[in-house]
Amino acid sequence: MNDHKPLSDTRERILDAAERLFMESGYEGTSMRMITGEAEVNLAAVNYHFGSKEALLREVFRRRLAWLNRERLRELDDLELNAAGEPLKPSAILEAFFGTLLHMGSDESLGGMTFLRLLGRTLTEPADFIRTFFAGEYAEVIERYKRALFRALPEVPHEEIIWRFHLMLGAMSYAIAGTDALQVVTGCELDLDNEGPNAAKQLAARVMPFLLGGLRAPLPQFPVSQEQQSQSEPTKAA
Amino acid sequence: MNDHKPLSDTRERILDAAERLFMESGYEGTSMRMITGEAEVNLAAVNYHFGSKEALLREVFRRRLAWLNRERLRELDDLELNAAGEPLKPSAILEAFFGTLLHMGSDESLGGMTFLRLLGRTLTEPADFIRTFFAGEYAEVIERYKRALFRALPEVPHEEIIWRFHLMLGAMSYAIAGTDALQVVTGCELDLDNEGPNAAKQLAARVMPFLLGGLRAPLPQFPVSQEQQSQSEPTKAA
DNA sequence: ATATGATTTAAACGAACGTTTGAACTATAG
DNA sequence: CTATAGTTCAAACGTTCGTTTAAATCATAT
Repeated sequence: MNDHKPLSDTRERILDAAERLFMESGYEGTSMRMITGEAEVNLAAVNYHFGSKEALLREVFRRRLAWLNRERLRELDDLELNAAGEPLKPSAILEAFFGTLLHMGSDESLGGMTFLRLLGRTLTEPADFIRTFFAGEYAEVIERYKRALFRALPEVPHEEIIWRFHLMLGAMSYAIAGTDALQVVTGCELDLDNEGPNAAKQLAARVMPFLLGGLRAPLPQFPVSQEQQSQSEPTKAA
Repeated sequence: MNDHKPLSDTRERILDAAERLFMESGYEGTSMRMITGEAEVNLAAVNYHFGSKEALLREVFRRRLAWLNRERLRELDDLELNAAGEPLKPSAILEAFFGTLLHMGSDESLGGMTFLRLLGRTLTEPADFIRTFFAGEYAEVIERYKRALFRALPEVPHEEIIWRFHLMLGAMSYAIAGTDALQVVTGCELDLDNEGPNAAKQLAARVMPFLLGGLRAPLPQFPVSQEQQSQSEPTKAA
């Protein structure tokens, strides 16, 4: 039967077009006719190959997140293996988690900046099925990295670590997604020099110090949790 | 002629309903029929009172941002007056910029958490008219605060400050918008204790140290700009 | 060559969208 | 009371949406 097929490049054409358009106009703002038009395939092709628009979006992400999350787990495994039971340095954990992400921006075969920006923007999409999907895709990776951070920052309350993880994700998403979204707000010429592969490297150099600074910031003194800590450097990472 | 009218509470009902629904489902994901249904007004009322759906969204924001940006400018004026020409402390600048924002979350008459979350989510909406609108609304405030940060951190390249301003906005947006969006990703029970007024206070205590830590983080050593600086605390703010 | 399953195609489906219309209702002013 | 401007209302407008259908086309294997 069907064996040495070219894997019907119709599928890939649709996924590429959808990736770009979802990034540019969002899920609800992108119609099937826009997608099939850009992909130069028949309107019915999406439903034939993927079943529905929702399933198409899921596949757009699955094709990229499969690599991303596998790589994230692999790098964390490596770190923990080399640490021989010792807690990891926070900077190493962030490097593994966000470095893999930013690496995708440099590699066009992994989606490049287009996928990075799509990912950043989609995390705030309110549609239920999107949030449910992401929860499932991310569950294992988040759990592993959360635990690594708990061990790396033993004197920081778990709740505080989760919050800061959350905040780091937000900052990174904006840095990625907002290449032109918020620059209009900051009214500036900053922007990544070009869309090329070193755009992601610049991004990393810009963002990683910020994230580390936030993660290692003094804890809030606040009637919110049992322990509190007023020295200005609660952790020793990096 | 028309003078002592009750200002037709139809308008306010529509604005309130739209605020909540845009927050919950996004702009494209919210239909006029959902809005007029929730507001219990006739379908045509939106076009009658506001002209179009786009104009409605603009009015939803204008009604809140008018207060926010006026207050932000006022607080910055106060700070600069009291500083008598000296540069401000970065922490004071952030407190003025983000403190006013978070204050809205505590005050139901300013929109409360609903508007805060709407604002956080809408900054990533890709629709052109939305980005254009925000650019106009924010231009003056951003310009003033940018300049204050330049003066407060004289040894940090302007480009780097803009980037970190951007990153702080992103982190804050997520912290606000993601109350249930990303918690599903972090799979956690953190969340704000309640939707009440102290939710915003908790948020502030959580987020402000993170932002300050990020803003004051060591600069990246990187072939990107003329000066570079490898000491671990490039600024003295606090 | 022909049969078979996979894919593509043009056309249409009903539903929902934002918007418009013109009549009905309300309330103030002369 | 009548006139008038402001507001609400049910109904319909034309368009676009995601999806489905059934025939046409392509590719492979016997």
